[in-house]
Amino acid sequence: MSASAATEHSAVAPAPEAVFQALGDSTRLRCLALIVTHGELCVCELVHALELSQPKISRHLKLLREAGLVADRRERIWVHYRLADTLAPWTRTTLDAVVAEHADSPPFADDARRLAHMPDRPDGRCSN
Amino acid sequence: MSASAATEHSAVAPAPEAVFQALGDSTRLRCLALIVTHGELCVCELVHALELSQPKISRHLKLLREAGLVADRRERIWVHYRLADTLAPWTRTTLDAVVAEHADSPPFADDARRLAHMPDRPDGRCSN
DNA sequence: TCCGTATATTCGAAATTTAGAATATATGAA
DNA sequence: TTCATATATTCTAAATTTCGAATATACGGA
Repeated sequence: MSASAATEHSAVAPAPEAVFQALGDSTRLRCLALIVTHGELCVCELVHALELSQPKISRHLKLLREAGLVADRRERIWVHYRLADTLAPWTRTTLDAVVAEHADSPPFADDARRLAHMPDRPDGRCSN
Repeated sequence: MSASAATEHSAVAPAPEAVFQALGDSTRLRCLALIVTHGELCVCELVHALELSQPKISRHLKLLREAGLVADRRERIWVHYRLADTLAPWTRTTLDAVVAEHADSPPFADDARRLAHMPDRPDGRCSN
């Protein structure tokens, strides 16, 4: 069975405190920041950019999915994560605001730099 | 010693995930929502509106203060809590957005209603 | 001073979260 | 089928959070 088969839309919108709780972890927020600025990313790109173990990234992505923040899509061997298309407006506003204000500071800037320099990225995304 | 004497400005801006973690609790988010919509409120008003124990409210307000989200001010026997005047712009944006989208739904709407009907509010705030 | 109201803190237990290590599953190539 | 890569899950222990109950402190009035 796939990561979540059809995680697409969670039944109901999660309570705002549940969303905030999902955002209240460094690993999850760093993943989301990259996804906000780069669009769809696969697990191995996040592992490379954040320099964390694959099981750790995978576990946190699952929590983001369960909080309704991201959706996943399998393509060949890769699983791509993107922002959920059912995000409440205030959630999108929040993500955009926090990313705009922090993308150039650590650890977010370093994550973006490492992603940009990742060799052999899937899907023909190149590092130039 | 007072609640926090001069909590005014925390030394440095808290990391965004620390702010989100502070927002990731129902009691704290409900307190903040009332403060956003009503301005300064004292502990007893929050206790009345949320129908929770005073120690519980007090404990959560302390966490909000330590996260840099609120500041307190003692006036006579009351301690008034307000939004910190050092809020990062993205934080203010987030609070406004989530409140705008949820103020009319439970549990936030009920909290506001109970606050409006509270008898003998301090500082001459009346319930009409 | 003594008392009542408002607020804060301390304590220990329960619940939740997080992590690393090991393992399982999925996909595609040989 | 066998192997290699990508991803997910399980397990158990450690760390953190939350709570209720009890208590402490601050302030103002009598």
